[in-house]
Amino acid sequence: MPCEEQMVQTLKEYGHRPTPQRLMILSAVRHSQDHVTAAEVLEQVKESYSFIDLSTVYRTLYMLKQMRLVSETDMGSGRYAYEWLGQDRHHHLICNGCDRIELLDDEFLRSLGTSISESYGFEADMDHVVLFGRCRACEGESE
Amino acid sequence: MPCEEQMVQTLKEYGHRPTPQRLMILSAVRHSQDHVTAAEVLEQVKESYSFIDLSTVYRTLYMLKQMRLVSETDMGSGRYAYEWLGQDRHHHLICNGCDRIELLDDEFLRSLGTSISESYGFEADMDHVVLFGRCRACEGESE
DNA sequence: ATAGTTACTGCAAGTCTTTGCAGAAGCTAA
DNA sequence: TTAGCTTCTGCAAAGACTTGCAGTAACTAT
Repeated sequence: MPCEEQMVQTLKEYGHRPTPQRLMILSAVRHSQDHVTAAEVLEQVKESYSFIDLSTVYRTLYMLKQMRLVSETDMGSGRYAYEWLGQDRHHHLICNGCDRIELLDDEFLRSLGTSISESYGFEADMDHVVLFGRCRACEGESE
Repeated sequence: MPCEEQMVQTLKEYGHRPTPQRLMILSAVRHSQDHVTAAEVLEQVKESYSFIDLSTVYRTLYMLKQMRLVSETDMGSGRYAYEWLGQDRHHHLICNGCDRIELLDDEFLRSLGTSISESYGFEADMDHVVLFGRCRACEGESE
């Protein structure tokens, strides 16, 4: 499987050992369509290896986040949403009034990142950003 | 005390009851110079009323956040930082390499907010934003 | 292959924050 | 003032994530 081979390679490049647990966790996140929680990753990995522990899942997700292979995002649900970072970068606007989630184009954050880089020499990681606020509809109805 | 009177008024306007607990918590956050944690607020309130419970602190801080009187920010320490929202708006850049915290001028986020408002009709709350990334020094040294 | 070194895992316990509930406190209108 | 309604509080327990530790698995060099 070339996909797994490549992952083994990537882990090694970063000085991390490609253990079976890590490869299973990695695969679970990578092949999910949407955001997943740590508990969901655990469940999926347990199907092939029931001995896996939640702390291993969290530790691996943390590692993948440091490598910027996955994003870890607080979407206000009380648990983190993890997502594989492919080519595309997308972000979210979440309305505090109606809880609706809108997509925010990466262009907005790229230009913020550029401004900050120019002014501060700081390279901000904005792989998966969530902004809370009020959508047009909810903004209109309240007072 | 006119400061407290005003707070009682503000709470009532929002339909919240101005209980002693709330006023003490409010005062503790308001008169702190810097960010405070929930545990710190608890300690301070306990000096005058030792019966107060942490859950009341959290519930009140949540309420104040909804009213946009305080900000609740994840600065990567494992516990939330709370801060009174006065006139000024300031933000932070936190380096993942050296953990240094830099100030980010509100101008950058105001202009992002304006763009988003124009394009999406979404009013993002960006009262106290933290961006993680790498400062110039750390960006230079790593490969 | 094998021994030695280092990193990783599962387990258990810990921290921080949230939630359900019953009793207490604040408000409203008589 | 008081009765009745509603909201709020403290307590206890739960939920989400993190951390310390001892044993295990992966790598390195022989």
